[in-house]
Amino acid sequence: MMADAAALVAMTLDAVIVAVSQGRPRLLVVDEPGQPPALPSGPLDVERDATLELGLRRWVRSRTGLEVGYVEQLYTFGDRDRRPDAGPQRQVSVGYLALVEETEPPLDARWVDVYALLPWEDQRDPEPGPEEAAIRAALEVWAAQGADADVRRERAERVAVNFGPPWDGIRALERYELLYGAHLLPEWARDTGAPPPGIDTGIALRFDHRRIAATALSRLRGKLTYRPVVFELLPERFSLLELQHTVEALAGITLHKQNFRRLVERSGLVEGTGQRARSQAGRPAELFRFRPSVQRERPRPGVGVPYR
Amino acid sequence: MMADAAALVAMTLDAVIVAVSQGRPRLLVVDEPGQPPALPSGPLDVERDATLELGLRRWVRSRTGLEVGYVEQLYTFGDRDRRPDAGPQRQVSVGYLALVEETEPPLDARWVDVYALLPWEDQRDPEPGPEEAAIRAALEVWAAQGADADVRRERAERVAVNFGPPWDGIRALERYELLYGAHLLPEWARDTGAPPPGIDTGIALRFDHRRIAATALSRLRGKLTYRPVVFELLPERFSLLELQHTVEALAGITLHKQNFRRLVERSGLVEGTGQRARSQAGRPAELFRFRPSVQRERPRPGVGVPYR
DNA sequence: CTAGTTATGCTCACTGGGAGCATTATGAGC
DNA sequence: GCTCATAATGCTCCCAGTGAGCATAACTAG
Repeated sequence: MMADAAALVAMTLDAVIVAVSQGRPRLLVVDEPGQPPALPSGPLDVERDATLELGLRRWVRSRTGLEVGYVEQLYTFGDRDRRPDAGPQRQVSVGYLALVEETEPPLDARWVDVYALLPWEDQRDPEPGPEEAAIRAALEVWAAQGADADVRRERAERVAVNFGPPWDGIRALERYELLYGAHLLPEWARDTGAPPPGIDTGIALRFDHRRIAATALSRLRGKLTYRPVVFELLPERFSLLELQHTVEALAGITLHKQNFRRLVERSGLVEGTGQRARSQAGRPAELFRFRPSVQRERPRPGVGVPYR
Repeated sequence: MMADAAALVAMTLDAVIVAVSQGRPRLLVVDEPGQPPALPSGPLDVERDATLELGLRRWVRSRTGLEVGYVEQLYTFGDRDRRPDAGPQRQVSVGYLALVEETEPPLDARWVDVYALLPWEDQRDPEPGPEEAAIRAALEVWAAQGADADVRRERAERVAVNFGPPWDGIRALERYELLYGAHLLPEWARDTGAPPPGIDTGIALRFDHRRIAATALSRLRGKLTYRPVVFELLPERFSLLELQHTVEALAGITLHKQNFRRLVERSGLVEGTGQRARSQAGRPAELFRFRPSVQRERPRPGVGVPYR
């Protein structure tokens, strides 16, 4: 029996390129006339790219001019119906997460607020906005509409688990999938020909790209807690409040200022530079820098995000 | 500019199928005459398999007779040199982790102790065995042989971080990659034509399959701590000691018995059945079963493995 | 009945994190 | 210069989770 029968498929590398600016997480999208925005996507150059990651870096550089720092493979998407435009060839996409410091809007692309795509993921404001309230209400309706009692119970459970309390930021992907399965996203209508949902559920992307973005957010939120990835998104020197705001932007929740400071300082993640930020108002903050040697001391250094 | 130029590649689905029996984690390999053991691997059927995961389930079933329960995509491997036997076509593999309850040895395949592949990952015995001692010694030598002081320091750091203390079970993949990079694995010799390492570093698999196995172990150890995946590996009813031994087998460390019991019972992960195990020696243990509704109550239920 | 073995109950100390009060250092407006 | 608003920073108190170990209960083998 052959151990290595292989299928021929068409593969692209899709990138979720994330930056944080003005307290909001943003990701890069590209526009094509007459189409929803899409994640930047490029091919593997089978001849030149020794690895998938090098392929991604190459075309991101050539296309957007960005030299991405941190890169991490997310997931490989290969559902049959993910690219309805394609022929019989299976369209497989390897999704990547890349982190960059805020920059000029790059060539042929623009930054979009992550929470314009996934509005329910921003829980920094304790009162849910009208969009989120509508989504929660629609989920209740969906749960109550199950065919029989078992289905209704199971739906209600999924809603309760994923939309909390307690809020679990890492469940971003599961929330996206729940909304898709509840037919509350325009993607569902697009993929099935059903009528569009009556409520605003954020900006949809092309193909399954919003799902890939949700995957990236989940992964990034998880990683935040046990690896020092935030610093990829910050300038070399930063105040603790800037650090906190960046973490909060990604995590989608607010944190207790004094405790955050205590945690970060005690963890050895950062060291003071002695420099002060010029202050707008209030006492000027000390500027800190990341202390890479923390990896030697603590096996899993991350900023404390109390997800649970 | 095309947003969707795609490369044609040859894709397989490789499975790390894990079970735990007699206190040892095992994974399934297939043998081909004259070759090292390999992970079971199969093609996507582009016509029939609507998703990659369904494709994996289909060929695992048809080939081994196993109906796998829990399945999770691990990583996609696409390095140019990962399949030196291949022609110009890029050979891409999507690795999956699957968990099954212990079974008869399936068709055309056999169970292999995970720690026969990755002997340094079993830290349940506080004294390192002779193999592990040799590996650690060889790593020290490698670190000391760096070209200049910076390289030596960086190597020593990587060794210290990955081989602890404190021991971090989740770094299994990083340890594998460190050993590969230190030229201590026969795979390095095979891939580069260099002479084989002089020490025993466990059973190598074909291609990059041992790397995929290490990826699976890392992922599984991580998942253990925040999702109730252990129960996929256990019979419906089990004693708390069986549960503990299963966790220890996967985590590669030993746990404090009373505290483990307290943790598991308080977490709501299990419920007593009132039944008793027939005892070999000592007081008979109560049999417990997994309580799925724990997911409603706790957002991230897992058995406590103190990795840090 | 005794020794050996495992299950189970419980205590104690320590730590990390949640919450909030208090103090210090700055800019803006007068 | 004085006062107020605004941040940064320092510190305390409390509690839940957890590491470690002692003590007791319930079996089996002889």
